[in-house]
Amino acid sequence: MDKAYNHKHAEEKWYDFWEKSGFFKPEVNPLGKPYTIVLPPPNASGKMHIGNVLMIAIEDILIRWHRMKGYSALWIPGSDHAGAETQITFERELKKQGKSRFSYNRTELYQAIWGFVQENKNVIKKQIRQMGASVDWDRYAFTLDDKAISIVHNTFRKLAKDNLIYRGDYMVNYCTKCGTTYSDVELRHEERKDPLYYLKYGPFVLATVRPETKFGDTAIAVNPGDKRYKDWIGKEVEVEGLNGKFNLRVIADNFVDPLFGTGVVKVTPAHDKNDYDASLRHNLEIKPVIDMDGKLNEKAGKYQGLSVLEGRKRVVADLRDGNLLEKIDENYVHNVTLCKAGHDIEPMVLPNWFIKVDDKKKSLKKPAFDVVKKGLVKIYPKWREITYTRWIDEMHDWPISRQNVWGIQIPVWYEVVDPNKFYIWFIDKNNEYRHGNLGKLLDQDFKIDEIISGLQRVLAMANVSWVFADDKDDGKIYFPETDTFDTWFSSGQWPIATLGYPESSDFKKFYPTSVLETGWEILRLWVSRMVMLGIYITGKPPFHSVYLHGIVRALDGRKMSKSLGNVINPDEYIDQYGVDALRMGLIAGTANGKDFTFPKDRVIAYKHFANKIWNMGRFILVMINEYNVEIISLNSIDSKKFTKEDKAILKDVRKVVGKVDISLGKYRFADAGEEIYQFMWHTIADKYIEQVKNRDDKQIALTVLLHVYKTCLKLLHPFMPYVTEELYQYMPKEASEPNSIMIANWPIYEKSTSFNAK
RNA sequence: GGGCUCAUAGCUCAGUUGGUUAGAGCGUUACAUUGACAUUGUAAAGGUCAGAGGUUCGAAUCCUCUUGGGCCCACCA
Repeated sequence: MDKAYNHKHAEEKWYDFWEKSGFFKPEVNPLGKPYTIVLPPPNASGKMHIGNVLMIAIEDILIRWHRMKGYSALWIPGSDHAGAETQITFERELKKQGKSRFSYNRTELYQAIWGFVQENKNVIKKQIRQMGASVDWDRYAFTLDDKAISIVHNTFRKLAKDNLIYRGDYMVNYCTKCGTTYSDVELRHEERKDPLYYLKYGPFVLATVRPETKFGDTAIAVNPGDKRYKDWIGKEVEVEGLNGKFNLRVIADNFVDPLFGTGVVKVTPAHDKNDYDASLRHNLEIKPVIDMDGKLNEKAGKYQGLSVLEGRKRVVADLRDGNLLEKIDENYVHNVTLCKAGHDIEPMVLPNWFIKVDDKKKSLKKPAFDVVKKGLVKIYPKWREITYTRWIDEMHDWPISRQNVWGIQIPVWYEVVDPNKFYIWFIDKNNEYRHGNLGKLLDQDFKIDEIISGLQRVLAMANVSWVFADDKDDGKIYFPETDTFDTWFSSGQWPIATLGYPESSDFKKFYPTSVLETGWEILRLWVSRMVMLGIYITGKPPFHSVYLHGIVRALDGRKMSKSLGNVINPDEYIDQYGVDALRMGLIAGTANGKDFTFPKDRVIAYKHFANKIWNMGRFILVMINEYNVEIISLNSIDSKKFTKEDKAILKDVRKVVGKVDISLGKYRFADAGEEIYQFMWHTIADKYIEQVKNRDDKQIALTVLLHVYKTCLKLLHPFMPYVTEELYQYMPKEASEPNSIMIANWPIYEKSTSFNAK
């Protein structure tokens, strides 16, 4: 043995050994009770981050612990295509090469991203192995595998058959730069200072940040309790506009805050969420003035073709010239909504695919709420439960279509009866990128075949009829739906997809899975959807428990982000301190699922710990050698020969086993790790080993020591697999030890079995 | 505006239903040690447990308020 522990040696050696031994597969123990975890698939858009490392460490502890205890343990690895995120990352790469997605047709773009993702997937696989994760690689899955896609398609069909799918006009968060719709949870809000313009508006003055949308105004609103405007309610007023005079009705609605601005609001249902909601209440016309590409349309008259911001400038200038601008508040601070890429979100009314989540006949959200309330799905830590239940309670219909190429295409076709109900994006035969109303495009002598062969995107109005591919009639013209599913719709079926629903033996044996372990930030995005869809498809929630770990913050205590430059790269820590130390250090920070600062000191401390137990092992071997001790079975020693130190340590180690079992059963990983650490260092090494040095009965002392030491190695194995395996292999074996590999070898003591497996 | 959460040693954090002198890692100081240990061991210093009030035989722990952080949701034209 080397004088000091070399983590690099151990890390190179043991992973293959474990994998080849077959112990990563549940088949190695077919009679054991199933214990299953589906790895939350890391995004194939890039490398793993420190949060993934924590996630893998926790899940590996759970899996190794159960495997050692005799469960048929299965941990399924995978990668997520991560639709929008990956496409944005890829397009950023393209930009560096001076290209964009418009340089490709759909198929080419999909292929190009596929290649890009393939590289990332391989890197991630390597990192998962390096972490020591005892996953079953034969069951590795990707969210765009044919199998996964077909399950997602089937679910969509089932939903459609149950009338839980509809297309509808809906106010969506549209990004005119990304060319796609985002769900609420994919957005962020940012405080920003913008000018607030006070416009003269017929008999009123009103305040707005967005004067350029005034061409889409279809009403004026005041608060019903506002005495100043009481007499105007219900009346039509004439407004002098930049494109001539027009008339608007004055409505009363509670959404208007009488204290803001002048207490009068222009209502623009097509481009504002509040106004849209009000328009439904008051039956107002919805009049879009912004196009899909973020430019003002024909309703803006002479401003047509200008971008929103240019339009705003021109409109403001003209209002000023026309003496229609009362004043400007330059210091107005408000929240704006941005997409992931940082562009302004444009609220627009567009046709979308929706899942009805609270249908009267077949509610999706009710059972998802109930299973958690009734404790059929337990959430740890418990106080996170309220986040889940509140979210489910408030959940509204789920828009599931995304305008990305990278994803699972919605398997639907539209019959082209009235071309004017289609808006089309395509590349023509001269490689020119074009888009527009299909009727107009056909008038311009583009042929259907040419359009279809260069097709980029189809937007059909909400009332166009659609069919599944099998139901297409010969001789009719169809356009495919080009939208793909929201990734959370497909990953919401991940436990089912990875286990091969409905026929496979895996599904029958391992579903529902034991625990879903992930960061709390995707509790609503992902966990809630899995519960909802899992119950809908199979009748059972996909897991018994949910364990939510906290987010690892940077060394400065802030959230890690590329822009702050405080991102922690796990590679450096693995290189310097070793996988075991990094895993253990991270675990020690996770006590109750709160966010925590990256515990660098502890990583170093556990590197020292690895070295400490290494040298304890060395000491044992040196002594055995020096005193030429024959190792016998602990049971064969007459108990009268034990000293009080022997008896005490044997009693203590049992207690430690019991405590570790109990802590792990409660997902208290830090407690369990700390217990082993303290016992090994400050009881075995500091006390027991010191007295061994002076013992005359070296054989008994060393037999006891070896037994206690190896018991601790086993306890520690789920946390620090590499160093423990290496040491275990150095140690002499007792005849009673069934396996010469740590992986199936949990210490069992009668009083230590009180733990909850599921 | 609604909700969650936190404030404990110089730093990062434990402290599980309220119960003896409040703990760990790192750091600091002193001494010892180079025949297991990139050292390690022994010991020490360091906290009015954010503040105020209350419940209790007893509060870091339960309740109320105050102050100051973090986060989530909603979002104001």
